Amino acid sequence: MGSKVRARFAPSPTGFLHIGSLRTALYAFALARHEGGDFILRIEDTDQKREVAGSTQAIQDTLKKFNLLWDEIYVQSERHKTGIYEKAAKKLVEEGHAFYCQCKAKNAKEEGFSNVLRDPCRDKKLSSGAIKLKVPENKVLTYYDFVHKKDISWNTDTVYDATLLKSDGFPTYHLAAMVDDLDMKISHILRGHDWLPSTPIHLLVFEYLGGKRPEIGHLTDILSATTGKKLSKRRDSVFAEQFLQEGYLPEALLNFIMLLGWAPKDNRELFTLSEFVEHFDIQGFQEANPRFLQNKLDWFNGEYIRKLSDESLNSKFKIQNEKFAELTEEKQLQITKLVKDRIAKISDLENIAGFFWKPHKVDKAILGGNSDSHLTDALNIISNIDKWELEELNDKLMAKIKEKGYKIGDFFMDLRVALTGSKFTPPINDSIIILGKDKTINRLKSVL
RNA sequence: GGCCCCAUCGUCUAGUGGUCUAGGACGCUGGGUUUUCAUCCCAGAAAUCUUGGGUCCGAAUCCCAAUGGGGUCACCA
Repeated sequence: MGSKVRARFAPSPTGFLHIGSLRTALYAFALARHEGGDFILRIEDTDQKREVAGSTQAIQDTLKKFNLLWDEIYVQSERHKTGIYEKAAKKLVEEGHAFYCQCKAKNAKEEGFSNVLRDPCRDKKLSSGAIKLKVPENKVLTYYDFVHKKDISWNTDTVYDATLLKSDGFPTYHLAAMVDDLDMKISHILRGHDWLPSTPIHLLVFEYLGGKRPEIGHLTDILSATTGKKLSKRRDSVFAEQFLQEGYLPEALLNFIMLLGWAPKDNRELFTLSEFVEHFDIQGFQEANPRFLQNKLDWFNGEYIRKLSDESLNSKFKIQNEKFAELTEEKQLQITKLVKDRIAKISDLENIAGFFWKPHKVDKAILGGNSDSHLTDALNIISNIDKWELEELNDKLMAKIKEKGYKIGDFFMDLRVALTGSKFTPPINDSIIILGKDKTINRLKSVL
């Protein structure tokens, strides 16, 4: 592979890290690290209006949570102060590849589909104003896309005279990113599919700027499972931090995301970050847009939860659930063990084990027909038990069930519902031991 | 509307001209283990490979077109 691989992740600080951006970062990271190359973080903050305070830091914090650590970091607004972008733009004007423009800025979105490709100022020979790209006539522009694994081309007659330097002196993406990619010796540009349509502009800028153009690849869009449209901040939950808060583990989210847009030849699904880096293959990029299916994410998360040690699961519960954290260490660990196989997310703890700390509510309608005798016998045994131990409890309860000829399942179900208010809980006898004698007796009495 | 990308089970995908009456995973259904749920194990249903033309002895795989889906058209990134 000739020169060193250098891949960059270049977010704009306009908010929290999006799930799609996280995936882009992950792929750029793996692309670089697989070859022993560099992963570069570049903050693209050339639009002061859109910048959201604190998001530069927030993006870095989130990246760290996923262990996507960068080797170098650059901030475009800082680089802008050196005049690097302005210099590049002026060079293009001097060489006849760009021109000054003093038209009023416009927003095509607000104006509908304007098909004005050629700017009225391009031949006015102005000497100040914004700087725009002078797109040549009837020229075919081609590049090989390493994600799509094919050549993609445009005729310049469909490319508009894009703005490179705004009238406030700041560069647009079209200039800043290309100048930086060249200057930072980026070997691979990996970016979202939304950039594909403006690639001919970048091809031209690269050509005029000179130097070695990086390889370019456009990732698929992640589609919403419900709408079939690209995930959007307005409609879908898309922020990485949001998922973390809901109780998804970073490793699980990352594992899920990595398979939306990339797949290995052997169809393996479980990858830690370092395994992914090791097995990463640029040929594995997907061309079709995947859908974000939550139940697959849940499956991954369950897998990762089960791989956690009891202790580390326990500490995650403590961070996530205040009431749980107030329990004794011993009880916490006991509950953690019982719950581990039964949850998909950290936040599921409240649903499955909340009865341990919540005042319990029992809907008597879900109790069985024999519940009165079941519960009375249970209350008797539990009140008179000498050793508060699981084995003792099991034996005594089973002996009574045998003696009275109860149906085992019905008996325990009534006990379960009476104590927890739910039909779905961890093993009930284990739960009773954790709950404690007094609470158990009180709950039984209140139902009877 | 112009330009661009895409198209295999519901979903994520394997598949790069014959071994495909299409394999795996999630989900779903049934069964086993189990005092519930879950975990775990086993089995099953589920794709006329979007359609129509080619090329070829032979196509999910190559070409063309249609259809459908997605994206994009700013002095935002």
